Amino acid sequence: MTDSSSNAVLGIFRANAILEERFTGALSAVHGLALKELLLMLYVQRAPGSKLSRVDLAKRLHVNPSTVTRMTLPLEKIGMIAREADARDARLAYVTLTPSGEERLNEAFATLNRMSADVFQDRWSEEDIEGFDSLLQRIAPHSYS
Amino acid sequence: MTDSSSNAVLGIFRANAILEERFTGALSAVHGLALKELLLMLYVQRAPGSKLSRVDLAKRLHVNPSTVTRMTLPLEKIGMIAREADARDARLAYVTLTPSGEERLNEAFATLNRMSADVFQDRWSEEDIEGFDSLLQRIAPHSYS
DNA sequence: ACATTATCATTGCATATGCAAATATATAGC
DNA sequence: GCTATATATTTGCATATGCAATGATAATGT
Repeated sequence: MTDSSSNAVLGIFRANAILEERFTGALSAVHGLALKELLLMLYVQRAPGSKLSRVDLAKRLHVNPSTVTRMTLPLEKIGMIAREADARDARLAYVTLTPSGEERLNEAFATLNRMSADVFQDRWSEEDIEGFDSLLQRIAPHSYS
Repeated sequence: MTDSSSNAVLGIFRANAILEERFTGALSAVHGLALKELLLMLYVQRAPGSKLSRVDLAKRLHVNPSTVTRMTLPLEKIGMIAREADARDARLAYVTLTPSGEERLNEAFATLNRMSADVFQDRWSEEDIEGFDSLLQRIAPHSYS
């Protein structure tokens, strides 16, 4: 049956739509950060040296580099992130977190953690969640390059 | 650990981005239909009576009704879908599939099936896929209303 | 029957985002 | 060292999409 595959893929699309909807509203209301802004900052925080060029950030977010350029403008304006040059390569413009940006990110991520736990609250064991996550990793491995 | 929950949620976001990217390009190139257009038509095909009002379609697609209005315009223009009125309620504008729309949908869905199977080709048993899908159904049940 | 409220579809407006071009800088080949 | 090519970022333009307002119709309450 090839149908189980497409059912699963359609299920991912639907789950994504529902979760994005739910999380974006809550995060924006509570922390003033869109979900996508949180993810941008989270990737910066987790990157080696806590900095990322706009192109690398675009790869992680699966968006066009121009989108990163535009997303970083308001975040820099409100002091969440900063721009840092590279000593060797003048083309690079790293994104870094400011102290208050890191603080805000941690608060927002705590909310995301709580909301994520809510998603799995009913009928999910810890093993269910971890098994589910490891299946997701097979489909979408972290492929930073 | 609340982290397994957020890992899983972030995994859904990432898997969605990767799959949407991959599928949209291929479907558009081969069948001239964007992934979102295919999904729109698929929901129509699967609806009771093979017709759906714009509002019901919007709920299934998790988009604003105005987006459905706009997406249906070019699809109607190229003869994939048609508009049908309701005998009792003059507000309703059903979306239906034309014969050639149904034909195109079936071809495109066959491609989606093949691409979906590719996603799970390595390291997945049929039970893995079905188990994964049933976990997704817990997160995102079909809740048509 | 009438007035109020709810629902469906559409439109105006603002924002978001991909693509291609432009610019600046770096790298590779010779 | 010079030229050609590649990479990083930004900008212009076109398209996509959410939100709020509008108009049409239906349903509800009295």
